[in-house]
This record gives sequence, structure tokens and C-alpha cells, in this order.
Amino acid sequence: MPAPSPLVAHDRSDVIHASDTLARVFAALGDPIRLKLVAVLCAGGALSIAQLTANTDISRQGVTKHLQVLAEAGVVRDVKMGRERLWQLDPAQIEGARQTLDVIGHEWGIALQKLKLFAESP
Amino acid sequence: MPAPSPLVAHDRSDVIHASDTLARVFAALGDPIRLKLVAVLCAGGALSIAQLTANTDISRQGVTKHLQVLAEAGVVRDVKMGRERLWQLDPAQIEGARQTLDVIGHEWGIALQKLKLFAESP
DNA sequence: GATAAATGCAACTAAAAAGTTGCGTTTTGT
DNA sequence: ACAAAACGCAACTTTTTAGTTGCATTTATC
Repeated sequence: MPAPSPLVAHDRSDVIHASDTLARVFAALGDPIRLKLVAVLCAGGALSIAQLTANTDISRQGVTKHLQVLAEAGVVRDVKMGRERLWQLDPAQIEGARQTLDVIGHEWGIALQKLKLFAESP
Repeated sequence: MPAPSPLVAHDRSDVIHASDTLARVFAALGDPIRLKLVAVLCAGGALSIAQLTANTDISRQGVTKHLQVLAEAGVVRDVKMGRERLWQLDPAQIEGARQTLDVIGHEWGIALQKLKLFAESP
């Protein structure tokens, strides 16, 4: 097995799996407009670009670009219906991101527990 | 009470609270280097900039900038120890982000359930 | 006290992102 | 057939981000 890093004692990057696709999901959610789009779509609806634009302050093309960012991250999907393009949430990637944050919190909790045990040791 | 939006039937943006500070947390996590920094720090350690730089391909000043982004999002905190500046995780904002993703998943599940009930209705 | 380590500060370049405008295409409805 | 709705495509500007280099400052060590 490989020798542990001499500089960083407790690298958990193997546990977290900080992949580029995961970072892409977080980056997609890291914009107020896109986050609101997700908040609207999580209610289960399949909404057109025009409908989604009505909730924002930017142009239709601006919303289209944001939807493309979300789509490339796998957060939303589109279905063509006649002259409309309906967008709906795809919760798989969001669930993956949630699990990552969950693991980070757990790792932190474990570290705190170890520190506590060390402090209480006689 | 205000009239419901005529265009969007099920806006859950009130439930999600898509604030700018929350988007800032997601944006901070939306970079592979920063995500790895968080993965390293979630093990509980307080590491210096030089130590954190050893895990990346970029310069020390580049890492410093990434840490500043994480700090402005409230994801990490710094403590000065002598000539070193030690960084550690602050899990509060990450927990808030996790809860948001949790709510999105739940809202989606509720929407699916309603759709299922509607499809099964005689 | 001199030296090396760890960092801060500022200027700079390059690349990506955000947003717009203009115009063309497809589809719906009368 | 024609007009309006919904959208795509492409060019463009502006702003932000990522990353670097150079030099100054603080702190530990011999």
C-alpha cells in the first residue's frame, strides 16, 4: 500500500470523491438565478422557458443559458412538446451532492468525537 | 394574502429560500480545487496554507485565493498561530446547504407521490 | 543578528461567465 | 394563408474568476 502523506495527516479526499462532475453540480447550484430555477422545478412541474423566464429579471436567452448550465450538470432535463421546450428536475445529481455534504458533516463529527475523547483521556 | 402566480403553479422558492448567501456556499464548493480543500479539512485538522498547497498543482497564492472564497462563503475559518495561518472547516454553512438539497429532494418526492395518486385515480 | 520559512499585498494576464441584441426557424391558431 | 407565440443560433460587450509573478513583512531558528 502507498505510504501516507507526510504533510497532511487525515486526507479524506478518497472518502469525499471530489470529482469534477460533482463540482459541476455545485457550481450549477452556485448562482441565485439557477438556484431559484431549481426551487421552482422541484415542485414537479415541467415548465417552458417562457414560463421560467417570467420569474426572473433577465432575458429569455439568459434563462436559456442558465438552463444549459444546469443541464450539463445533470440537474435538469428537457422534453420537447410541440413548439415548447419543457424543463423538469432530475434529482439524481442533487441527491449525490446531498450525500457528499452528508459525508463531510459525518467526517467532521467523527473528528470532533476523537478530539473530545483525547481531551478527556487521563 | 397575495394572489398566486398565474404562470407558475407550484413555486416552492419560498420553501427553498434560494438566498444569495446559500448560492455563495454552493459556488464555493463548485470548484474541484476548493472541493478537495474541503475534503481535506473535514477530517478535523487545522492546516497551514503551505500544507494545503502541497496537495494541489497551483501556487500558494492560488490556494490562498481559493481559501478566501471559501471563507467568504463561511465554509472555512482561519486561526493565526505564530507565523502560520491555520485553516479549519466550519460545518454550519455546509449543513445549511445539505438541508436545502434535502428539501429539494423531499419536494420532488411529494410531487411524484401526487402524480402517482392522480394516475391511479379511477 | 543573520537566515530561512510562512505569509501578505499588489499588479498583471488570460480565460470563463453573464447577459444582451438581432435575426431566423418552427409551430400554433384563426 | 398569415400572424403571433416559442424558441434557436450567433455575435458581441462587460464582468468575474483563476492563476501567476514579484516583492515586502513577520516569525522562528541557529
